[in-house]
Amino acid sequence: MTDHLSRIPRSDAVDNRERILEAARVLFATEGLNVPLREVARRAEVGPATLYRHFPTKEILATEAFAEQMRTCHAVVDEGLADPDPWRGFCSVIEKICELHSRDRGFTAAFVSAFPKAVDFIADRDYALKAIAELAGRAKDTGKLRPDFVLDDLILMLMANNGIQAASAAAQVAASRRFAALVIQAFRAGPAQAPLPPVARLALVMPGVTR
Amino acid sequence: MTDHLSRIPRSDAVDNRERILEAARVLFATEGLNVPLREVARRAEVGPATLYRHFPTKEILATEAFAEQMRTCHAVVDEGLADPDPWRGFCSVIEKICELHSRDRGFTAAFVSAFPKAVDFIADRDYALKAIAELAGRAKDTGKLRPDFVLDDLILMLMANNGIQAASAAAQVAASRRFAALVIQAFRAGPAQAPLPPVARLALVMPGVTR
DNA sequence: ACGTTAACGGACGCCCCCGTCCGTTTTGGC
DNA sequence: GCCAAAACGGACGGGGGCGTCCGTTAACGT
Repeated sequence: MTDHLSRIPRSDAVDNRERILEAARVLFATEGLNVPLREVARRAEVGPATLYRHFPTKEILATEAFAEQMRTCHAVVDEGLADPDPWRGFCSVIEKICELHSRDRGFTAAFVSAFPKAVDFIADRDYALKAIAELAGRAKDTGKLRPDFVLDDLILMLMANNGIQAASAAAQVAASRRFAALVIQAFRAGPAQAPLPPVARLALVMPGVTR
Repeated sequence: MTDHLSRIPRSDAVDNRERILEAARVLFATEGLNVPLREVARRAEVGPATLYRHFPTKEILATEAFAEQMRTCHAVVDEGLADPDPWRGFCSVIEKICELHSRDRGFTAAFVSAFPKAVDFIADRDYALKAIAELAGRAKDTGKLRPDFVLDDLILMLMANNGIQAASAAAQVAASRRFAALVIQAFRAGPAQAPLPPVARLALVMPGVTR
């Protein structure tokens, strides 16, 4: 029996792989997750078969393409956790996450979607969410974050932020910035605020990715 | 020259027309504006040609199908305007509009979209928006609505509300309700609130309707 | 340099949606 | 009841995305 260990990949293969990922990053960010995979292949100057060989499903491609964004996400929440003022850290996380997501239309879709297979992607996401929950807990203790805040409210805001459509990339970021400021206002604890309606079960669905 | 006045339509024609509209209402509400027109035709038990004969474009079909929702919209804002307490009226408008839009996925898309041809639809929408602006002005005067509120913030909120995805129709409404409560919190005037980032030019684009 | 073999990509068949044509059916006036 | 006109709907051709096959190309070891 021959050696079945992972062989070193050929140079053109890794080259194509990287070009595909780069193309996917750009297109997912600007057009969203619904871009035809062939368009990604075209931009990468690669045949369709090559793309499918490297990334059998759009899900796999997306998770790999968004790995960097996910790292940024982690950095943002870590930064927030490191802030001595939890509320300020919480606010900065919301602002930065909103901006991050507004710059990358596809990433939000991926972030709030239920990838059945992408185990590590989901793990990463859940780790970030856990960290935010921890930060939120501390912020509540300072009395600046409203006590009835729930982690699902953050998901709600991310989904909502994703619904915003602006005329240009710059306008998109600007709109998200204003939205984030409003959201922070909504989350701030205030005197005599009415109780919030109950939390609803949000649906993490992936748009246009059947396979 | 023969009489070119509008002739009375045939009975089966008006019947089909109504069934198509009903089917469109249901499908647009549950699936959004992207449902294939053939599916509408199927549900209406009508051939594709019949649908196209009555409603040459999806835009026309949508505007006619949403006429009722638009009337509800008007009723809601009128009700809000009638409230002696402008802020309370403003809040009720937000709550009801959010619920209305959460129940009808397609209507929001139509509402925040740029139909180039649907003159009266746009006129209706703008009338409702004007009325809300009027209401907002009064609410500002009472000091309960933050002075830097802009009408675009409402559009922003509608778009955002449209981004929310829940597990079921009921959950969708529940999520929107909570969202609306948070939004109201964000709009409420408070002591020493930070100035909002500038307004961005929002894009009213119709998803998946090229013709 | 050369042969092996991994990797490539053009091309194919499939399915779904679109908008229209035209032969057939139904309606309503006489 | 009859007939012209209005309305219907099955069927067609076009276009686009999808996933795969297979003949060709080019990288790497010797």
